[in-house]
Amino acid sequence: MPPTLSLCLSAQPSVLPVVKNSLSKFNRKVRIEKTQATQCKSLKKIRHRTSDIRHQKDYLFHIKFLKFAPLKIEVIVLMYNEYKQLNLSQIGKDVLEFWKENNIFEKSISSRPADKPYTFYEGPPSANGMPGIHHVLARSIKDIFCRYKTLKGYQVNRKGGWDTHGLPIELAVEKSLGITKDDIGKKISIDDYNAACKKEVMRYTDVWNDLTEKMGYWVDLNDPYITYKNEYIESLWWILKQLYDKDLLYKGYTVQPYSPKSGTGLSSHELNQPGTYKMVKDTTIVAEFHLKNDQKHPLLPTLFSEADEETVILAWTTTPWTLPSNCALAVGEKIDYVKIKTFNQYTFKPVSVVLAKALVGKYFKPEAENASFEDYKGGDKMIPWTVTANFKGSDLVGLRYHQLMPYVTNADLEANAFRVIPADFVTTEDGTGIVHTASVFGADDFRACKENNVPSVMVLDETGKEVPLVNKQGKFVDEVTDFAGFYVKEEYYSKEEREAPGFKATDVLISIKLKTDNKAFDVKKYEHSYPHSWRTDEPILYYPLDSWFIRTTAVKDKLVALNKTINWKPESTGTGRFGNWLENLVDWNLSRSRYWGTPLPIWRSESGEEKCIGSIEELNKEIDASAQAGFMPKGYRLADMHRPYVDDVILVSESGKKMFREADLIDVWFDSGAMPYAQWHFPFENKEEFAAAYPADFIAEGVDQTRGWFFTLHAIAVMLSEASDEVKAINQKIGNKGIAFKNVVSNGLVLDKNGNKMSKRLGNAVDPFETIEKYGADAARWYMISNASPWDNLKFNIEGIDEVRRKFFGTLYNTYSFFVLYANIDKFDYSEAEIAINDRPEIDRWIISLLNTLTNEVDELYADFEPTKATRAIQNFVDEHLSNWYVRLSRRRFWRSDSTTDKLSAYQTLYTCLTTIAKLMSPVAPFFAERLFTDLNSITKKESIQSVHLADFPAYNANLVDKALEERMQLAQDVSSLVLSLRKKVGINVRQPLGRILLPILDKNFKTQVELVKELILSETNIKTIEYITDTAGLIKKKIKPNFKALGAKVGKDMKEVAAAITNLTANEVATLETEGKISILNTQYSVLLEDVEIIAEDVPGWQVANLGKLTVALDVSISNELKEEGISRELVNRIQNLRKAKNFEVTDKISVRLSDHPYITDAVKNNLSYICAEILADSLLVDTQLTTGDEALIDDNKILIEISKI
RNA sequence: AGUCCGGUAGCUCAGUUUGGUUAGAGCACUACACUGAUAAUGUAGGGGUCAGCAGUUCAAAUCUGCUCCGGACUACCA
Repeated sequence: MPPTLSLCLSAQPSVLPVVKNSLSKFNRKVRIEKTQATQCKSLKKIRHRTSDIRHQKDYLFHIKFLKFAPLKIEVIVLMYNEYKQLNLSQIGKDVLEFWKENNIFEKSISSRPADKPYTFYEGPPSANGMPGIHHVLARSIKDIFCRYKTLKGYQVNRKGGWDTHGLPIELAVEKSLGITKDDIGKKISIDDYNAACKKEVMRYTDVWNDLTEKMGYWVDLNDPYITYKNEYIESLWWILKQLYDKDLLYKGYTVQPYSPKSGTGLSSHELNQPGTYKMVKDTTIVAEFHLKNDQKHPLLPTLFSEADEETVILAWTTTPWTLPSNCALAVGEKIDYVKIKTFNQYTFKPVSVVLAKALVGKYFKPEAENASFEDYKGGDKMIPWTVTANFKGSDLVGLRYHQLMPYVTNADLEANAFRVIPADFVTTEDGTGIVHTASVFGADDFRACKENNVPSVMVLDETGKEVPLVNKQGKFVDEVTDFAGFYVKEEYYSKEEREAPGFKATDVLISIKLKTDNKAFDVKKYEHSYPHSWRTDEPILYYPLDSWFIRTTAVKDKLVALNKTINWKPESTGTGRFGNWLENLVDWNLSRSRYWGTPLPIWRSESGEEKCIGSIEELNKEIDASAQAGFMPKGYRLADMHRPYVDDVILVSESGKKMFREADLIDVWFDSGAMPYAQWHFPFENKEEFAAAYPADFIAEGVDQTRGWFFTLHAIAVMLSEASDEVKAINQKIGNKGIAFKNVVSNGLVLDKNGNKMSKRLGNAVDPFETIEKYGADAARWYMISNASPWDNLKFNIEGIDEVRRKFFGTLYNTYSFFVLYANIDKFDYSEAEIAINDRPEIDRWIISLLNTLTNEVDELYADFEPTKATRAIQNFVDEHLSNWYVRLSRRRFWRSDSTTDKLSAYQTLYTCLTTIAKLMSPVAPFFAERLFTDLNSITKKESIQSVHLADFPAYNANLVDKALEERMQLAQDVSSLVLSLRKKVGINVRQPLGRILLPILDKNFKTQVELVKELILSETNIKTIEYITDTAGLIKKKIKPNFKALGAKVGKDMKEVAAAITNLTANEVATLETEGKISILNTQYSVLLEDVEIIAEDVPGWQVANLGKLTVALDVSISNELKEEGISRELVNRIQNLRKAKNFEVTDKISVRLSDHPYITDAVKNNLSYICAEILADSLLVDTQLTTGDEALIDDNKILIEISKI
C-alpha cells in the first residue's frame, strides 16, 4: 500500500483547498481520504523536502493553524514505494501478511470458474520427520505449475494430505517409548501404542505447516486428507473389495526376508537400514549333482561317453542348509559349459564334472591339465583333468539328476523337480555358473521354479499344511532326519551352545556328510556380505510366507499401454525406469505383518471360507449376524478400524463357523496410491467432487517415488478401471481410459555443494527455515529452479542463492528503483492515454517486441513443465535486455526528455515491462512478484485486481513482435560494443566525442537496418556520424572462410584440399566470386558458390578496426578542435554533477555556477554553454577570473575551481 | 548385478536431438573504465585433453562400442 501522510490541522473544512495547495509542495499527487477534528496550532512543518518523504514509510505531520478549529485530515500520497535496499526476506514476510489479511489464496481459487478445473494431487508427506531443503524444491515445483495454471484461468484446487501409516512411525514410537515390538501388548497396551502412533505421526505438523506457509507453497491445509482416519480406511476397503470380487486379490506364497528370532517377515525397507548387510564367513560347498544315466536327453551320449562314467553337475552354495530343499539347477542359456574328467579330492574316485567354461580356472590347476590319469594316487596334490566336451547352457536344459539329499520326496517331485532349468540371473562371476535352486529359500529361485513348473520340496505339518524343511524357528524339521531340530544358522544357537566342545555348525555337518557320500566337490570358507535383522542382529533367512497379493500382472498390458499416454518429465523416467519396471511386473505383495497401518478387510474361517468387507455398513451387518450367532456382543460397533480393535471382530461364515480377520496389514503405498478416491471418501461421499477431480492433470514427486507413489497411483487406477463399475462409469463420462494422472514431474535429489547426499549425520543438511529467513523464499526457489532442471540432481550451494539475489532480483529491483525515482518526480500514474505502438520510439518498440517474444516463450515453457528454461529466459531478458540495454540507453529519456510523448512512452513501456515480468515470474517467485506488481498497480490502478496471483497470464500479441527490429537492435548492440572496445584499445574514453565510424556494407539490407538504429549507436558510443563503404572503393581487406556444412555434401573427402584452396584465394579471386557468384578451384575440379563460403570484411587499412562474426567496425580516432572542446565540456559537466551529488543536491534542484578562468576550458565553455547549463540544471554559469573559493577539479591535469549553489 | 540419469573453465550450467573446423554464459579471479541506476554498471583478459580409450567420418563435445567416476531406484544371488 502507498504510504499515508497524516496531517493534523486546526482548520475549517473550507481551508482544504489551502491544505491541498500546501501539499502540492511535496511534489506529489494527493488524495484526501478522511477528516477528523483534533488539536493543532501552526502550519510550520509542512515545508518538508521531498527527499524526506521518499525514504520514509510513515508520514505523520503535525501541522498547526492558529486561527481555525481543530481538524484532522488523512492524506494518501500517491507515490510508488521506494526502498533503501532490497530485502527479500522482509518482502516475504510482508507479502505473507498481505495474503493472509486478504485471503489471496482463497481468491485465487474462487475467482476462477469451477467448470474449468485443473486437478493437482498432493503426494502426502509424512509429518513424523522434520522437513528439509529438498522439500522446498519438491514443493516449489508443485506450486509453480499450480500458480501458472491459475494465471491461465484454471481453477486449481489443492487438497493437502498427510501420510500417517507405516514402519517409520512404529519405529519412532518404539524409540520414544523405549520399547520393542515384543513389548506391545505386554509393557504397553496396543491401545496406548496406537494412540502414541497417532500422536507421533502428527508430531511435526506445525513445523510443516510453517514451512509450507513461509516458502509460499499454496496448498489447502484446512481440510487435508489423513490416511489413518476411518473414512479414509473405509475407501481403501472399498477398493480392496472391488479387486477381491474380480479375483484380483488373492492369497499366495512368497519368499521374503524373515527373522526367525523375532518371527516376522521384514520388508525390503528394513533390509536397507544402515548396518544390516555385514561381512560374514560362511561354509560354502560345491556340490556334485549326479546325473541320471537312464534318461532320454539329446546330450546324454556326450555326458556319458565312457562306460561306468559318473557325470555330475557342479553347483556352489553359500547356504548349505538349503541343499536338502534343492529342487532344480539353473543355468544361463548362453553361457558356455564344459565337461571335465577328473578325480574327487575327498574320495579320490574318478568323476566327470560339468561347469561353466569361464570358471574352470577357479577349480583346476593349469599344470595338471591332461596329466596322467594312470599315475594319480589318492591324496596327490596334483589332480589330473581333461576337458572332454563343450556345450551351451541351453543344451543342458531338461537334464535330470538324482536328488542330492533325499530326505523328502514324492511323486510330483520325482516327476517335475531335480532337473536343469534356464534362468536369466545366472552369471559366471562366482561359483560354477550353475545355480543350486531351493525354491522356497530364495526369491529368484522361487520365481525361476515357478516359471518352469518345478515343485518345491515341502513336508506336511500336523495340520496337514505344506511347510518347508526349515520351520519358523529356523530349525530343520523332523523329516530331515540327520539334522532334525538343528538350527540352520550357527548364530541362532546361544553363546554357550556354540562354545561347547565338539559343537559344529549345521553347514559344517552337512559338508561332512556330503564329502562322505561322494557328493561334495569342494568345501571352503567364504567371506561375503549377508543381510541381518536390524532388530536381533542375526542373519536373516529368505523364507516363504503367506501373503496377500494384488494380481497386477492381470492388467499388465493395460498398465504398459496407458503409461505411454502419460506425459513424463523427464521422458526417460517414464519409458526407462518406470516402463521397464512395468514390463517386468510381478504381482503386488500387499501383506505386512505390522500394527500401525490399514488392516486387510478379509475374514477367514479355519475351513477356508472367506469374506472381504467393503464398507463399514457391510461390516456392521456382518457383526450383527455374528452377534446373532453368539460370536459377538449385540450391537457391537467398531470405533477405530485399526488393530487391535478390528481383530476383535469375529464374523460368522455361511456355514456358521467363526471367521477371524487375516492378521496382515496392507502396504502403506496402497494408502497413498488410493488417495484420489480416499481423499474424498469415495464412493461413500463426495461423488461429484471426485469425478471433477479425476484424473489428476498434474502430479510431482521425487524420482524415488517412481516405484512408490507413481506406481501405486497408476496401478490402482488401472485396476479400478477394470474392476469397479462406479469408476468405469466416471471414466466413461470424462473420457478417461484408466489413468490417475496425465502429467508427472519426477524431481531429482538435492545434494550438498560437493555432490554428497545431505544427512543430519554428516552435518551437511541445509535448514530450510534458516535459508528462507536469511535470503527469502523467492531467492531460494528461484535458485533451485533456475540452477538445474527439476529432474537433475541439484548441488545446493548457499552462495548460489546469494548470487541469484544479486544478479536477478538485484537487477530487477534496480530497474524498479530507477523507474520509481523518476515516476514519482514526474507523477507518472499511467492516467494518460496509452501511446500507440507506432508512435513509440524504436527502442520502446524493441523491448516490447522482446517482451512479447519472452511472454510467448515462457508460456510455452511452463506449459511444457520446463520451469528451469522459463526462469533462465526471464532472467536473461531482465539482465541482458531490460537492464543492460533498455534502461541504460533510455536513462536520459526519463530525467530529461524534450518531448513529453517520448517521456511518456518511456514510462509506459518500462511500466509494462515491469508488470509483465512480475506476472511471468510470479509462479516461481511469488513474493517478490507480488510486491513488484502491487507497488506499481496500487498507484496506477490499471488493473482491478488485488494481487499478481489473481492476474491473467500476459497475453501474447504477435503483432507487437518485430523480428527485423530485434535483429537490428542486436546489430546496434554489437556495433556499440565494438566501438567501445575500440575506444578502450586506443584509450579514448566515451566522454570524448569522435567524428565517425565506418561500416563496410555486405548486403543492401544491412545499411537500412543500421540507419534505423543509428541514433542509438551514436548516443551510446558518443560518435557524430556513421559512414558506409562498399568494397568498390577497394578499401576493405576481406577474409574468406569455407562453409563446411555446405561444402561437406559437395566435396566429401576432398574437404581438406578444398578448404585450403578457398582460404588461399586472392583478393581478386574473391572479388570475382562475389561478382559472378561462383569460381572454379583445384583446376576446375570444383565450382565454389557464394553460399559455400563466408566472406567478411576483416580490415580497413589505416583505421582502427574490430570484428564480431561478419560485422566489422572501423573507427576514426582523429579529434578536431571542436570535438576536443565538446569533450572538455562533458568533462566539466561530469565534475559539476559529481559536486551536486557530493553536496546532496536533489536531482531537480536548479543551481548557479561560477568557474575559475583557465585557458584550457574557457573556449570550450563558451562554445558549449547552453549544453552545459542544460545538463547541470544551471540558470547561470559565469567564468569568474577572481574566483578563489569553491571546489577543486582536474580536467586533463588542468586544475580549476568550481563553485555551485542552489537557487 | 540390472535399469535410468549425469561427467564440458576453479564453481553452477548451456551446447549433444539434426556432426561442420576459434566450444559458450554467469559467478569467481585480474586489469581498466564509468560515476545522476552507484552496495549499481561497462570493457578487456587469463582459464578447457568437452571423464578415458577405440571406432565411424573429409570432419566428433555431438554418432557407435567399451571402460572409469558420481548419483538414484530395483534386486541381493548360487
